[in-house]
Amino acid sequence: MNAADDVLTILRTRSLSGVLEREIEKAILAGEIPAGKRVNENLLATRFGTSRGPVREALRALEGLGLVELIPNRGVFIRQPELEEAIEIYDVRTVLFGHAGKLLAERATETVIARLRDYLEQMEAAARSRDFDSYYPLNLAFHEFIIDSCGNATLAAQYRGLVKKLHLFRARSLVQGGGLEVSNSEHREMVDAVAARDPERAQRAHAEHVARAKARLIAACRKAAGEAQPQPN
Amino acid sequence: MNAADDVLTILRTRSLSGVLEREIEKAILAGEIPAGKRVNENLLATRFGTSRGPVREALRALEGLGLVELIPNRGVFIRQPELEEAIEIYDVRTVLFGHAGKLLAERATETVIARLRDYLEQMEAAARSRDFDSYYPLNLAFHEFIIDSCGNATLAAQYRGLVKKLHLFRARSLVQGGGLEVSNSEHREMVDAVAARDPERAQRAHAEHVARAKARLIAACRKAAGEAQPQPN
DNA sequence: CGACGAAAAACTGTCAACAGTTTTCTCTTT
DNA sequence: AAAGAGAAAACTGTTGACAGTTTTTCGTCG
Repeated sequence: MNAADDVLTILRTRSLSGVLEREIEKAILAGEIPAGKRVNENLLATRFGTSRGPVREALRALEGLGLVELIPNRGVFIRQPELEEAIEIYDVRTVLFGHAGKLLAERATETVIARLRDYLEQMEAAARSRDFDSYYPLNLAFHEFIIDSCGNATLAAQYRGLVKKLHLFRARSLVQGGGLEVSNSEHREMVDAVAARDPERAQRAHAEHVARAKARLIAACRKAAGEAQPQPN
Repeated sequence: MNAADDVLTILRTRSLSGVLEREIEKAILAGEIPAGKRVNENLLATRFGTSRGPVREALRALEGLGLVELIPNRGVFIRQPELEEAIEIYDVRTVLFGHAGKLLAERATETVIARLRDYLEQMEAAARSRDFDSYYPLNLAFHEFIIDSCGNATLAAQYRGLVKKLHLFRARSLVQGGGLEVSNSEHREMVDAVAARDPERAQRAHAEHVARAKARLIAACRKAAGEAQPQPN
């Protein structure tokens, strides 16, 4: 991410359908449009004060990103992953995040490591005072920072796409609060491994952090389903 | 990939812009449209006998897939990765393919392993007789089969997307012929590791197979550039 | 002969309208 | 009262046209 990319981003956002793409994506991820339901083009067009053309274009872009699904003559539907797909996504995320950790341990500058430690301290402070409202965004920013600092923009883009898709999983809320202290001890191990310049250890720490989130999700789903349907993996 | 997915694919292809998306993607990957150049909407529309609307929608879908780039008021440009990005893509591919190998070793049925061995034999036969024309598609099918058989459709989709992007790299041709026997000995190790049900070994074998392709690409680029610009990694 | 600038052509962005399909509603029949 | 057929409404798919921007062309000046 350099200055040229920023300019490009601004320019892309200038075009009407570009703005629509972002706005509709935001609306979808915020859950404004009922998941799994059809997206009404006319409604969106009138809502944003445009014609249906740009709306359709934005929706096709979102289709390419994998957030919606197109069924001919029926319309655009918001994708809603089943548990099986959520597990798949978590598995890929695990691998990518693990690799990000490895890269970080190999390449991170001292400045980056200092910022990681800074995030860690803030999160620990928030966890101690049970301040979930400030912990959550911190946690998010921490993970974003790791992905952005690993030095592989392609990996970062792929990872972000996966996280977005995971937002569409119906039972996502089940895994939201996954224990502040538990999560933070994992964070500490991640940062320590990076600071120790140990790629293997960093990879393991980062991967296991996501893998445990996956495990929590599966456990929560099983519990919610009343142990009705045993899940593999 | 099951029957339901096939039906969906057929349905998607039925819509005009869906067909256009595939056709335009094919044209781009085949290099019909000069890489890096602007894509002319009118030209494509007349070529396919439609209006510009569906063409624009198809292009926006391809934008979401990361094959083209949209610059407002200037048009759609075919993305052309620099060496740096190609390396990034190879790195992610390495990780994903490695994981596919690991999954395969854990889950592959005997039928799958038998087919892997079958591919291997055919490729070895083609390599012995220096029959490159039949080796290349076999090699492609072999990799596709691995990705499809690992049991993670999300991983498969991501991997395929990366391969497509790599097709846009200008110097891709440099790495095309990477030594038939070398490549095949790597293939043998991959299959053996899977057949031995050794996930760690399979992961290593699969990852290294892609990593070596990356190394060949970098070496070829350096050579082509006359050792002018030393590349990291 | 090259560079600059204005006019013209080409192209993209957006819209409104029409055709065809799907969905909903209503009325009839059992 | 429930089920089914037919009509009406709603919605998607596609088109052609117009407005605004960019690119090219062409003529002029240094």
